[in-house]
Amino acid sequence: MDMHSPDCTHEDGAHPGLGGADLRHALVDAEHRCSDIQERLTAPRRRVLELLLEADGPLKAYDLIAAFGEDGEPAKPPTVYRALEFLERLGFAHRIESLNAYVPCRMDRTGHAAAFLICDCCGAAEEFEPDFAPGRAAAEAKGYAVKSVTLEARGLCPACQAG
Amino acid sequence: MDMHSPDCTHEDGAHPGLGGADLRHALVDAEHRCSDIQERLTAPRRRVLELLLEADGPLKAYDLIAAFGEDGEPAKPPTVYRALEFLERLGFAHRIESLNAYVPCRMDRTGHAAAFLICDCCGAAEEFEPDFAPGRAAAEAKGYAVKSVTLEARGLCPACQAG
DNA sequence: AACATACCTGTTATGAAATAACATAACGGG
DNA sequence: CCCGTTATGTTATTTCATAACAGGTATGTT
Repeated sequence: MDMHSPDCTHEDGAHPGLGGADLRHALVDAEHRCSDIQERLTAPRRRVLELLLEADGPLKAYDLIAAFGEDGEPAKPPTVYRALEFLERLGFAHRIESLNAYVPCRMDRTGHAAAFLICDCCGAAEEFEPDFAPGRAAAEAKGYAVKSVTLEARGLCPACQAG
Repeated sequence: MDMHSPDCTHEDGAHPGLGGADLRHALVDAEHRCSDIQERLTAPRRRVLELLLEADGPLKAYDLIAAFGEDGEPAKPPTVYRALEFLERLGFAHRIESLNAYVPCRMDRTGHAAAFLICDCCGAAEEFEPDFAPGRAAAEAKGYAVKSVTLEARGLCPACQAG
C-alpha cells in the first residue's frame, strides 16, 4: 500500500514538523478548541496529536504506537486508534486512505472535506481545499445525501519531478 | 472499516449483479479488450472479474478468496490480490479505499478517475464520472504532476434516507 | 522440435492494520 | 456522595496484504 519508492532521497518538503514554541502553541490552541465545545483533549489524545504535528509527513498507526511512550515504551493499539478516532472526529487529523496513514489537519476552519496531493516518490502529502461543487451536483442528481468526502490525488511533487 | 449498519435491511439497489447472458457478454467483452492490447485474461483473473460482476455490491478481498473455487475451495490470498491488481491496472475494477473493497468498473471508457457515492447504511457504492477540473487546477498551482485521483463520498442513498 | 525468456501461477509463511470484548478508572451533574 | 457517562487499560483476535521462491505456460526464434 505504501506506493512511494523506498530509495527516494528527496526532501519530504511539504510540511516540516513543528517543534518548540510552534508545537506548544498548536497544542494549546487544540486544548482551547476542545474546551470550547466541551470535549477533552486527554493525555493519550494530546500525545498522538503531538506526534502527528512533530512529524514531517504522514504517520502510520503503528509508527504512532511505537513512538507513543516518551520512554520508548510502545502504546497498545487501541490507545492510538481511539485517539485517532477522536482527532478525526474533531477535525484535528485526517486519515489518508490510500496510505493507511494519518496527518494533522493543516486547514484553519473545521468540518471541511479532506483533499490531498500525495507524492508517490517522497511520500509527502499536502492538504488542499477542494472545490466539490461538481461532485455535490452529481451526488444530488442521484439523490444521495453526502456526509463526508475525501479526495486523494497521487502523483509527483515538484521536487521529485525535478530530481 | 465497514461503516454501514449491519442491521440495514434496505435493498442494495445501485448495481444488481450480472447473470446469465449479461455476465457472459461482459466477460467476452473483457476478453476482447484484453487481446486488443496484448494482455491475457487468464483463468484466475477471469474468475475474480466474474465474481465482482455477479455481486450486488463491493466485495472484500477475502470474500473473493472464499468464493473463488467453484467447488467451495477458497483461493490462496496472492491469487486474488494478483488478479485484482491486474483488473485495476486495466480499468476493469476499482478498489474503494474507505471500504477495503472492490467493485467492477461501471464506466465505458477506460483510464478515467474513480469516484464513488457510498451509502453508509446499505453499503451500496455507485460509480460516477467526476469533474476534476477544480482539483487539477489546485494540483497545478502547487506544481504537482497528478497521475491518478480517487474520490469517495460517504452518505446515504435515496432508499436509506427514506427508510 | 528444442530452446530461451518473459510472464503468470501455486504455495508457504509472515507481516501489517484494525478491532472485539471486557475490566477499571476518571469526570461531572444531581 | 452517588450514579451515569465517558475514557482508558489490557488481552486476544481478526482482517487485510505481501514477501519469497518454486514451478508452469504461452510465445517467438532458430
